[in-house]
Amino acid sequence: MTKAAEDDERSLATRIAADIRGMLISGEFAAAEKLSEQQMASRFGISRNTLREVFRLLTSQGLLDYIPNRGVFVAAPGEAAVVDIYRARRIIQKGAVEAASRDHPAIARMRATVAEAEAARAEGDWRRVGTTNMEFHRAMVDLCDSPRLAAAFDLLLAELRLVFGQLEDTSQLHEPYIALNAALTELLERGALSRAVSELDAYLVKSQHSVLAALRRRG
Amino acid sequence: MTKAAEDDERSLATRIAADIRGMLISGEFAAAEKLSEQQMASRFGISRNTLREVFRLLTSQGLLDYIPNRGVFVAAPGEAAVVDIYRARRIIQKGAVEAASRDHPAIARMRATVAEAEAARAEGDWRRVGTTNMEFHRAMVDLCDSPRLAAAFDLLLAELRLVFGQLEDTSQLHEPYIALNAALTELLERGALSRAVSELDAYLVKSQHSVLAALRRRG
DNA sequence: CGGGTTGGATTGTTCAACAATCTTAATTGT
DNA sequence: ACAATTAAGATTGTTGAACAATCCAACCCG
Repeated sequence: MTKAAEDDERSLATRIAADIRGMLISGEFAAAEKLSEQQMASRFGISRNTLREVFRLLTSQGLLDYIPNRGVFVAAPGEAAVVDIYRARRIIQKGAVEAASRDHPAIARMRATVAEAEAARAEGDWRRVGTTNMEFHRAMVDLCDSPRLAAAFDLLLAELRLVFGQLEDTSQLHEPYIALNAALTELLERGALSRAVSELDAYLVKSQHSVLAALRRRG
Repeated sequence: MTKAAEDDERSLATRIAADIRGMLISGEFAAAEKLSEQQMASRFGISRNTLREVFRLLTSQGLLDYIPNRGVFVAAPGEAAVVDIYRARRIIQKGAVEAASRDHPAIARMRATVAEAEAARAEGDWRRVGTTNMEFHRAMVDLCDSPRLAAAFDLLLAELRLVFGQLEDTSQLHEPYIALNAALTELLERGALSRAVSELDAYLVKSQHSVLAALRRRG
């Protein structure tokens, strides 16, 4: 047995929250599905009290909807949510890039995720392509060295991944962006900030459109 | 008895969370003070389980620090936190202003908060000056019509108010900005976006410096 | 067929208990 | 005396059961 699956310092609630979070992002729950406290508690082998803590956690992350006296439901981000997420993304990511210095360590991480995405594409592992794409943008936000802004961005990405989880085939949603990620990274490495910002803006507009189109296709 | 203190739809946990939140912002707890579960539960007349839900709520809002197996502590934002908060503010607020249209309804709300701040200053009610100042910036972020960005910004403001709560005299921290708020509003009403953006940037830099100075003065 | 009623199910909250972990103070060895 | 160790006490982590409050759906009655 490897070093993985160790003691796991985190509390039970935190651990289960991470599990459910992963399931949500993988689309293992239907959108807007109700999550009963009793069912979920017994399914994960924890008490109802602990499960409620888990629900509060995930609700504050925007992955669950909580309606008083009615229960907890899987968040079902629709077109309006996608538009809003991209609106916020444009502001945050452009602001982060504008603050970037040419030798910021996050640029190297961006470069690394591009390489990994290319490797994943070669293997046809589209799930990993999507994950590394998220990491690419996450690294981009780190350019501005603001943990709080990065945390806010994490929430946006998590919600976006929830949208992806509801779609059947996400391969077309990520493939075109591998090359664009590479181009963006190069601009940053050359210190061409304003050029990078305008490219990023076009990038996000295009990405938003393809996500919206996929969402409509699904109905 | 007035209509106030009604049924209060919200759950007990939510209500107590709002109470404690208000206390935190008013500086009724010392920075980094430990909040014992038993003490707080009996103090507010709720069970320990419910209190833990409250703590999770406030922790996710950045007002409390949670250390596993150690307990919950009042967040103590230092200089690094202030710098980070303003870094994020600059990006979010500038992005919001850039997206503003001349007739956006939020501009009227900004104008209204300026008037209220002037009234509060006339009465020497510095607490209300601070609150309306927060509302001013909150309205500014609404210019970009993104609930998610606004939610992220709310977290930043809440944490900043926590900083203010730790200071003794905040009157000097808000007074100079009433006039600046008025000037900014006018620029937006005239549709002078780029001018407004650069003014805002200088505004935030200045504000950050005065907050940092006050923080150092307190030691 | 529509509107109120009732019963059952689910959530909201509390309590008491025990396990796991941290803190503090006493204890021990040098 | 001093450092490390151990033991005791307090606090957090988690559970199970219980009951109140609320919601939901089937039922009854006009």
